[in-house]
Amino acid sequence: MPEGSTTDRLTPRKREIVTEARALLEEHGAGALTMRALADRLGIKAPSLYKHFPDKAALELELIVLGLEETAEALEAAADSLPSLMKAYQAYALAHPHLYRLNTERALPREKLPEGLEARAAAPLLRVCGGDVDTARAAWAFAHGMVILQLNGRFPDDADLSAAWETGADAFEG
Amino acid sequence: MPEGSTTDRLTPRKREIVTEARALLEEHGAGALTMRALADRLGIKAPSLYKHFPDKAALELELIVLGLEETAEALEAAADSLPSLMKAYQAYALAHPHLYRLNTERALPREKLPEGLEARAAAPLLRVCGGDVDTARAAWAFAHGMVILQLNGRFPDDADLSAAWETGADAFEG
DNA sequence: CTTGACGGCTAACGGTGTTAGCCCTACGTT
DNA sequence: AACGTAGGGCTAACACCGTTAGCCGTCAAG
Repeated sequence: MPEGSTTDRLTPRKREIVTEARALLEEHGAGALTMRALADRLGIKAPSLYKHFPDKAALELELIVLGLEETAEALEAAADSLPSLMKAYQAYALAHPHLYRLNTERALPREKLPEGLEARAAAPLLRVCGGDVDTARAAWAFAHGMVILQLNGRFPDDADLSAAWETGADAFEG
Repeated sequence: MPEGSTTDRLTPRKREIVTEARALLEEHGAGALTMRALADRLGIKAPSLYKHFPDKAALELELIVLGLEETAEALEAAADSLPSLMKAYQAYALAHPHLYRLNTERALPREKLPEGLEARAAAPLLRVCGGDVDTARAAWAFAHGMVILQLNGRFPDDADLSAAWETGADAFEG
């Protein structure tokens, strides 16, 4: 069996813990993802979590891996065009705002990631850009910027963001 | 005397505190900006800070105001073209990475901001986009995305980001 | 002369991640 | 049958965080 998927990266108990951590994060935000709150949800005490993960960062790393895998899946499932890819990216991010934030706010701990995962997540966009990494990076920056500025309430409340998305998508297609 | 500038928004003592807070933030990052560490730097004890600011968020708000004012100044000083504006934006952000992060990671507390400040910071970009808010927002998202993805180590270490910047600037000029 | 604002202080509280050390259970080996 | 070991819980405690309560000195204005 090939390695890589979260399913076989972790023991069953670890996976249960990550599942509850994710639920806590997605339901109540990063501030609610506490070792004690997580332990509570699992019916155990906080220090017991350290039998499974060396620290909180290791636990969050698994959430980051999950987010990257799901992003990759979402992009792979989208049609092979830049606007379609951007829609898929936006949709996934807005559907999982707290997970998306956790994923993008910190530095990527590349050496601890499953091999090839980052490249896999980047592949669909790169392909649709005809292999032009500069265009792919610029388009990614645009999409991430739109998502994160919206999540952080940086646009005026009455801003028509779909128009801005369209403008950006058009700009990178020419 | 007109209100608005940080200079007359705050009493002298408050300004001293904000100055040290900024130094702490810029020198050692957000994690080092602690009420106790800040008090230490000022030669006082942490609880004394609450004689000047109701809570840490109020202190951070002043740093956000500073960042917005300086961003506005940097953009106003730049030449009246989109690439020039983007260069100025990038330069300011990269010169003050921790301040920039503090400014953009949280939601903007608009009601507590000096009136007109947000609009002032946005004006140069909007003007260079010929008043087209959609293009301005898309270009801003691109620039912010480039900066924050770089700050968060999201691009490969050997990525040629200046090429990506150029690609983006070109895309929004057509 | 007194009052009040200003700006310090200590002690303490609850919450955070984390460590040390103890214990029970289940399983595989001798 | 006895033993050792790994897995997975527990309590107590530590250091640090933001924050509050309450006390005290200084100094200018009435």
